[in-house]
Amino acid sequence: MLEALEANYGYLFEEELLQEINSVGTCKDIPEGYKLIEIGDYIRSMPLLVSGAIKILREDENGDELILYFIERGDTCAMTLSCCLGQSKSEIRAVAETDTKLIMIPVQKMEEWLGKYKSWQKFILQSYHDRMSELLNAIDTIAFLKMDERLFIYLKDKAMVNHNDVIHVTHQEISQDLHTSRVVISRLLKKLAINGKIELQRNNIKVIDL
Amino acid sequence: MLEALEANYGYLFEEELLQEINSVGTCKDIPEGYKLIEIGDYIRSMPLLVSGAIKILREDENGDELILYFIERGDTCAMTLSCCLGQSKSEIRAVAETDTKLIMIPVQKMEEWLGKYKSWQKFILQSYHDRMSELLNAIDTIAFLKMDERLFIYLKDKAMVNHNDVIHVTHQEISQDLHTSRVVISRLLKKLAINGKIELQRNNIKVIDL
DNA sequence: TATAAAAGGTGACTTTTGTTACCAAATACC
DNA sequence: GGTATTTGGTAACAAAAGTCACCTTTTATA
Repeated sequence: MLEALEANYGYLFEEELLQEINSVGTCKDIPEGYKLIEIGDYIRSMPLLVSGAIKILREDENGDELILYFIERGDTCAMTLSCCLGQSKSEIRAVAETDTKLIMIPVQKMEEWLGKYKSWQKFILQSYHDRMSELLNAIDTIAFLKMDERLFIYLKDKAMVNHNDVIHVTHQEISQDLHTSRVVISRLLKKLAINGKIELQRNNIKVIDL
Repeated sequence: MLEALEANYGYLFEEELLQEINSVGTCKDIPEGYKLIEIGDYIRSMPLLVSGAIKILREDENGDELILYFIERGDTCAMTLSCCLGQSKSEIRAVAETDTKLIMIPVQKMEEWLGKYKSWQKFILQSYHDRMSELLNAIDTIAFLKMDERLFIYLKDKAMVNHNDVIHVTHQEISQDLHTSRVVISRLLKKLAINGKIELQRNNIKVIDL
């Protein structure tokens, strides 16, 4: 685990903290599609991403979903942070977008380190800042853009976190992430294809304009 | 200032911290409508709300606005926090919704206290948590609700922070906050009035259903 | 292989929201 | 008092998004 830690977090944390993380953290390999956090869950440990990507979703009372953003390596989930420290329930769902490696830190340790390591404190605050920015970005997208633009941004983001310009996804899945209907997505995808921004195949979409 | 501090933050902070805030903080009286923070501003001090309310807005490249939430007494602005600590530019605009009393804390102090006072650290983290929840709430409203519901929630929120069920606002102003057009708002307000949820007068709206 | 399920293409229609234009009433200001 | 500005009411239309229905093609599975 230590190598993964050094590679992803070495530039952030001092040796002593890295050692501590190494001794109390537990490595986890998560398969694509695995639901890491459900809305309403109490969180008992905090994930540090080593590789892969996680999709963060919001849901309303009717069960309608909406993607908020993706988390990548070197990130942590500030929502989780928030829930750990506030001892409140999760307000979001987290699903592995790809196969993912995590290091899980117990809540008590992460609180302890806040007083002990300046670099940890800085990391936590930076994570809050980053996640706040992501949320604002999500708001911009939802509030100011039309569905065709949102769709294209979604496809580009998905291509990015998957390190692949061919995305394996169905129209149905997209419509759920963007909180619209399958018919609307099929319609807009066709328009994007006609404009040469994407290429469509069954279960796959190739993003051209990157 | 000390009385205001004790009344609003006494239950949160120990005596020593209250004294420190008292000695380095500066009181500010802000008139309704005053722009506290503009997008792109660098933030050099952090506000603690003593009374009144502040409206937090997002803006896109075209200058179109969107209200995110209101901040009330006992709160601070986690966005500001975020900008202070990260030394980054403000991503939001803050406008006094009512006449407002603030205590401004210099950035250096608030960083210093993070290491020195556990209660301060807790307060800062709690503020992040609260603001994150507010942002999620804003996302729910924008993404899952129709404009008529958003409008009614907006009116109720505004009545709440103004401690008055009669809101002094024009249709034009509402349409800016909700990022739509004046005609749409007039149309929906009329429907709400017909359904007995509000009463309309020129420049004033009375919220009935609270 | 037969059948069912999943994926998605498409027309027709509705609802919601946005836009333009024009009007009248209230208010501000000279 | 007279004029300009602000406020907002409303019709008519356009665009975006949502819904329904029905179809074909591909894939999974009994």
